[in-house]
Amino acid sequence: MKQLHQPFFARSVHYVAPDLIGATLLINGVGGRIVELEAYHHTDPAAHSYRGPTPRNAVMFGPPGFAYVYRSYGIHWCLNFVCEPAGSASAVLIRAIEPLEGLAKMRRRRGLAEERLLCSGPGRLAQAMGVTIAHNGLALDQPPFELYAREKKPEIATGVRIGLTKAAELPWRYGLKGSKFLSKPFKT
DNA sequence: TATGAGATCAACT
DNA sequence: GTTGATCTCATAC
Repeated sequence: MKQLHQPFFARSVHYVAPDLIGATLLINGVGGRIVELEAYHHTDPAAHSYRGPTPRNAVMFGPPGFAYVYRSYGIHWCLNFVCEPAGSASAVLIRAIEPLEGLAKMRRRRGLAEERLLCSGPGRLAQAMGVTIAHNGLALDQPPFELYAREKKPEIATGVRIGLTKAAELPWRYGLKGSKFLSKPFKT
């Protein structure tokens, strides 16, 4: 498997996001195949970077190929990959993965037996993979991250983003067609 | 199956 | 003081 490096992310989120579907993400050897993502652009009212830099989102304004982690609803951690369309602050939110490595560890962290619920949602996957603010600003091509390109281009579904109150109509959600590990199914 | 409350924090008004 | 890129559990159809 080919490892993905920084140049992969130095493109528009709208190219990076679909190209990441089917890629393999491991953190400390725990993880699986990415099956769902959402794109966020700095021109997008729903993006954290829309109103400019803050201490929280500073990483998004930095170079591409780094992890941006933020706390959601005071409870969950959410994992993003920073991209670079024309030097602006954009990122893709990892929404779901298909668990493949370190199942026992993920189950222990989540306190759950159901495999399909381990990582089917941004908060769930962050908890299962042990992502915290400690990962904010880390490079994606260095430990503890490992990111591998998919071998074949899968069938990709697109749809409307989930859980937003602003710009919710933008079709910037990408998923692996037919996967049962999605946070919600795509309409086809 | 579907809706509703609660958890809990940083940014924003 | 309010809101949000969420999830879980409880109660009501």
